[in-house]
Amino acid sequence: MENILDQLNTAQRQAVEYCTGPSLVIAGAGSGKTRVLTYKIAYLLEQGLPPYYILALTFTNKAAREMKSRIAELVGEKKAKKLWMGTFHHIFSRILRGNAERIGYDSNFTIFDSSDSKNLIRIIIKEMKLDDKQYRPGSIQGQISRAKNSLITPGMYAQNKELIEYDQMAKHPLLFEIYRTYQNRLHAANCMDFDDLLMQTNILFRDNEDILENYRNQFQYILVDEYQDTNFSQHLIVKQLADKHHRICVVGDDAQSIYSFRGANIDNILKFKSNYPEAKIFKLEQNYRSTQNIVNAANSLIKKNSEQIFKDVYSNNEEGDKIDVISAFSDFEEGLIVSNKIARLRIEEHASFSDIAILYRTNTQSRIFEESLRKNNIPYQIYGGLSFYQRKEIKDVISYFRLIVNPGDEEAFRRIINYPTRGIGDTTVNKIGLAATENRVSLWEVTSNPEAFKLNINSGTAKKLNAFYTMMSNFMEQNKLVNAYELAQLVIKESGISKEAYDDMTPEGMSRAQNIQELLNALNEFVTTRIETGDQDISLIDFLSEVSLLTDQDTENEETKEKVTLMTVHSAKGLEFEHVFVVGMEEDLFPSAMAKNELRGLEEERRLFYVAITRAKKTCTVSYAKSRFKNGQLNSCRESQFLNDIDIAFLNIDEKTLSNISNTQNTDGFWKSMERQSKITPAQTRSKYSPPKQLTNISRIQTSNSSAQLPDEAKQLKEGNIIEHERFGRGKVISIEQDGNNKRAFVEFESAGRKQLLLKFAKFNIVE
DNA sequence: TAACACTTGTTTTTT
DNA sequence: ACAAGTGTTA
Repeated sequence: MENILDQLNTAQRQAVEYCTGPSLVIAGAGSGKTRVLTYKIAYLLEQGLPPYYILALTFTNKAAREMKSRIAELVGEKKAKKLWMGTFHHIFSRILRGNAERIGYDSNFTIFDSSDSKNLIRIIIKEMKLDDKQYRPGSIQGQISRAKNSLITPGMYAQNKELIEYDQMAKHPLLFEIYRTYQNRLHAANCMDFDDLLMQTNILFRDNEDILENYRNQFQYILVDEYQDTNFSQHLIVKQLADKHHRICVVGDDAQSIYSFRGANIDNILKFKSNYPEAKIFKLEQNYRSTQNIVNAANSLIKKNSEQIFKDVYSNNEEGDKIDVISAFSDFEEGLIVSNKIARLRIEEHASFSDIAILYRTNTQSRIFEESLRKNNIPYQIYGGLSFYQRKEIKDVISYFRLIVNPGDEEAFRRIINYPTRGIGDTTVNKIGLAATENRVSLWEVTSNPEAFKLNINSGTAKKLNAFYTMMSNFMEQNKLVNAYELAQLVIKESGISKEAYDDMTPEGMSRAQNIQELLNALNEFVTTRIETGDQDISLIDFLSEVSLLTDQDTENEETKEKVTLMTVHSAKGLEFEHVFVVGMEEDLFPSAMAKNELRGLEEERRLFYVAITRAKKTCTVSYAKSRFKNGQLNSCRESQFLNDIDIAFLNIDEKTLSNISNTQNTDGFWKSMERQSKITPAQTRSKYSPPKQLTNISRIQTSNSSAQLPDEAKQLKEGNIIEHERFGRGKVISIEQDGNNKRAFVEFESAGRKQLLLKFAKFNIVE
């Protein structure tokens, strides 16, 4: 332990060693925040505090996982495993499941993701016969979410004059009614949305002093990462748990608070001291990540914000290059310039592609860089877009699981009642829905006994409905007997999903089939690893409660080697790269047009830019385009005001690029040829076929060489080929056999041993 | 009821 | 430019 503390600087060490009271660690970008957290936990363990007395809360599963493995390195796997460490949602869903009946839920409640919520809200708006132009499901959902995160229950909402007045002004006076109905429906269905996991925890603690007391006693020390991003609901949970012993350490950086749109309240960190007057404040100000120029540039930018905790972030690293500012004629040219510069970095600086990141404000901007990188044969990976569990086919299968576990789950029911199509259409579902509302029972209960609810359906429909009921009942019975993997196989087969999915020979269909296969693999892995570690929780509910809280942020980066990273600035928080490109620095894009109305919004955008710049270790390049396609239309743009916020002393404005472009009088021809090219290449890249994603990487990585995984590639496979498989790695093809309609390859893998691959589905590249 | 064409909105970020 | 939602037709 002595030598562990020796690895810290004075400020870090002080923050680690102070454990007797509340502390706030203000951690500047790149100042070793995670290091302090992990060492502090290791230190607590070394001091003799048992791991299950420690509660450590993070925002992403990834952060929790990484911290856990680092702690395991310091104190051993056994102790690390017993820590209560995870995301807010994860930890408190676990606590809720254990105490659900105390707040009127069943412990097998299922979790709505945001699209489930939105669907339900849409249905309610329709049922109330409201105009969905005035009551836009998306914005209603946002407001309900904000209310929940502020711990305003439907009852409180209806009583709150200010909110009601606001809603009247905003021309949706019945929002409180929608909120009430929504919450009733969720409850009746025994479902919780993301916000419920926090709000219901607060309700649980509020109404059950004994439970709160229990956890207060258990969690002897509480740590919270990214405290600047907590909302009121999270803040209150933490505060209540720490209220007695005050042994709490929160870590964060007010300058990196970028989630207010989700209810995060920067005041939580700014006012920590008033909650705990005796709190000690530690400031980590030495940046170990970036060059002096980058740190200084970022400092000069963030100084333009009004409210912040004073800190003096500095770097003792080399001075480094100034930040390059590049102006491009069009978004297309911006892509070209950036990928050319990346190619040069590789050749001249011997940079690895994996050391390079392109960061943008919105996900849509990724496309143009995909094209230009592809043209330059630069491998890349995109984080963003649809996550594995959001894919339609996966959500459909998961919905079966959800309904089996929790027959009340309305969304799950609606998704699968006619999937695969079994002749039960909207008309019938609406009738069921009506009967359910009238009789205050679930859709499932109506289905179980249509006559009892006087369902007006013909005998054919009744028969189909009964077949569905019988099938699902059988699954529910089996669920008591077999593990998650076995049940999933049964479900896929009996429901007709496998027939539907595997018979579809279109590329899209095959991609779907493979995704379903990946889900099965994941289930298999889930069950086997749990059995190996002696964990008996291997039924469907255990799997569900784990995957419902996974997000695309939780990607395990096994495949990061030699690929340029493309992601939004938001998802880049906490990461670092040698070379960073911040692109699309244009007014109304970054800062976003929506955020500009309020000062708070603009300042948050500025912090977002601050986060972007401070990801860079060695070089940072910012670029903007003078014109850009937006919603299919060409718009002209001007450079972001944020560029003027950075002290010019730290910038290197690329005169050559500027003059080149302004001197190009024949830009028309230049432009048109660009446009033509941009229309040819994407045709292939934008086909509806999306390559199946690998579940083990939790999915949302799209790789540039994915087109090589089309079946055509598989057809060329010969005996003796060396292939690179996404899961099994490198291996040699021993033989290829025709098996009915399918071709199989037997492959000897270097590390994974001998496997047979179904060529129709296998994901690999031929190496030689 | 299902498949298809048409219309509409969406675009800030995501646990 | 695209996807999702809606309406029309068979």
